[in-house]
Amino acid sequence: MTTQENSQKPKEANNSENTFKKIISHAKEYGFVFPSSEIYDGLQAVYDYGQYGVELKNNLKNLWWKSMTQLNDNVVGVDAAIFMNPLTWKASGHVDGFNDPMIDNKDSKKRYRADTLIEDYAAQLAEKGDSEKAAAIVKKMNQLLEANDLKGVYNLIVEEKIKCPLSGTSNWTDVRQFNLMFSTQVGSVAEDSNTIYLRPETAQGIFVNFLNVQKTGRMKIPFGIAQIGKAFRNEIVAKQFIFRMREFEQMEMQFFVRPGEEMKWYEQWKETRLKWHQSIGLPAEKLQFHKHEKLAHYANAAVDIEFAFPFGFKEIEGIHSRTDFDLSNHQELSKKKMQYFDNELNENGKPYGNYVPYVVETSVGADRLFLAVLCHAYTEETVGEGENQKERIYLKLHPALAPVKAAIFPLVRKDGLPEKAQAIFNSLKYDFNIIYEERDAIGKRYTRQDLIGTPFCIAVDYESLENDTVTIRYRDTMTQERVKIADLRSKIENEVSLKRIFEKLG
RNA sequence: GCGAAAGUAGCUCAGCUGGUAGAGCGCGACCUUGCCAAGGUCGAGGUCGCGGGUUCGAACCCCGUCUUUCGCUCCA
Repeated sequence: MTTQENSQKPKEANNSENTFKKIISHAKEYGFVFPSSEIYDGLQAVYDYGQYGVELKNNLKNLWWKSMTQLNDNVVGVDAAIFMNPLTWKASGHVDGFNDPMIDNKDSKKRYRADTLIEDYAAQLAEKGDSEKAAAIVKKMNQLLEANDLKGVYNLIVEEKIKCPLSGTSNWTDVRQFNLMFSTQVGSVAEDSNTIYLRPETAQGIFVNFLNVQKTGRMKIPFGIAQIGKAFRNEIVAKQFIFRMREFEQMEMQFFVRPGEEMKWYEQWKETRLKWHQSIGLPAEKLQFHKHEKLAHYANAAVDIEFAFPFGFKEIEGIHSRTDFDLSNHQELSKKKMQYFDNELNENGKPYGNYVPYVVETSVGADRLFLAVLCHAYTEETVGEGENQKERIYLKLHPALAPVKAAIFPLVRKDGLPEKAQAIFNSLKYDFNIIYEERDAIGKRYTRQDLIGTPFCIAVDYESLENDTVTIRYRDTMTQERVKIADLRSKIENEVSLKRIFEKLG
């Protein structure tokens, strides 16, 4: 019956889509990711991490944090607040540039930014020689936008009979503002409240602390500031599970360099970061660079590291050369000097002196990285032959990332085996996140651990009572090895330590 | 926001032309067993996404709504 169903589907096209669906179900069924507030039907594009998901995510964050701050003696961390003085977002360009008036054409179902629609129209007029009128239109539009008069913008479009380039009609919806920043109020009384924003990126928390960190840490350029934290964007469409969420977590590092040397560091961080993703087990063929042709307002070079998700190659990390855009703007608006005095001598034997540093940013989406790791770890394979053949599903996670490092099972629930197993559990639980389980057949217990990616299962059998040995069963190969109980700790430690990963970065 | 599809037990799904809910797996307890989702007994769990309408009667028909997935649009 199932084969019939399968053969009816155009399987090539649906294959990866089905895989993705299976991964999403798996994530929910085994305690990795749940829809937020699910008992109330959830909330669009908001998700919670469950008991195993939070362990995996914490392991990823911890690994990233240590890779940045511990392996680089010139990178330190901060943890800035989500709320920031609203002027921050003025300086960063988010208040103006993150705030788009949109309009839809009802016939073509196409959505446009109202301002670009008008500007394009004006450009056409100018081409036809009516540059005077074109300038007037643009001027009027800017006045209306300045006054936040959306109705006026709509009227302008209607008066000028601007048509949709696709459908050729003027059947427009109202002009609506899509503010991509979430706002809220500070102050308990509405009248004296001030609008503040949930940060749309964590980077600004680093920039505003540039001087604090540089001075108190006596940091010398080049140096970096790392941060892990939540950011919020009111995306028009959020989708693809935890890939694009309105609330998400970033792992960012801003690296401050001497102006003119930014491309050197940009290239270096590109390579370092690609290597990092490979070191945690993402294969080279599933990773690629994607260079931005259209650059953001702050950048002079930008590249994404993309991962081959079931729904295609998509960004998991961005590396941007942000120039001195942010620091200079903060300097201008705050009237505080965002400068660094560089004592090192240049080729003329003179100190480089005062300057606003340039910035190279590496910014990982923690949730996207989590999803990439989960997608890659999800493994379906057929084991056994003939009648014993069956499908097996497990998460092939790097042991250092696995939520649970080991599970301890007594082979049977009698004859003193549980007591022996519990003693082992108690001796290891301070060092590793481990599980003890005695219920159900041992095969079922192995399978349950496979499903959450536990790399090692330790079985206590009758031989254990005689000679203090146990078997370790390896998740990926399902093979077993007999080891001394006394050697367990060092054996597990050796496999699950972050060191295994750091060595690859060496 | 637009278009398409879907929503029945924890999961996967069945449920005829409307007659008021089922299976498998899973879950819990106990017995038997003991190395890869074992067997037995008992048990918990669903106002069929939600709200209206049609009808003597709605999981099923109609309308609305919410959520999810896919495709557009958007992603500084």
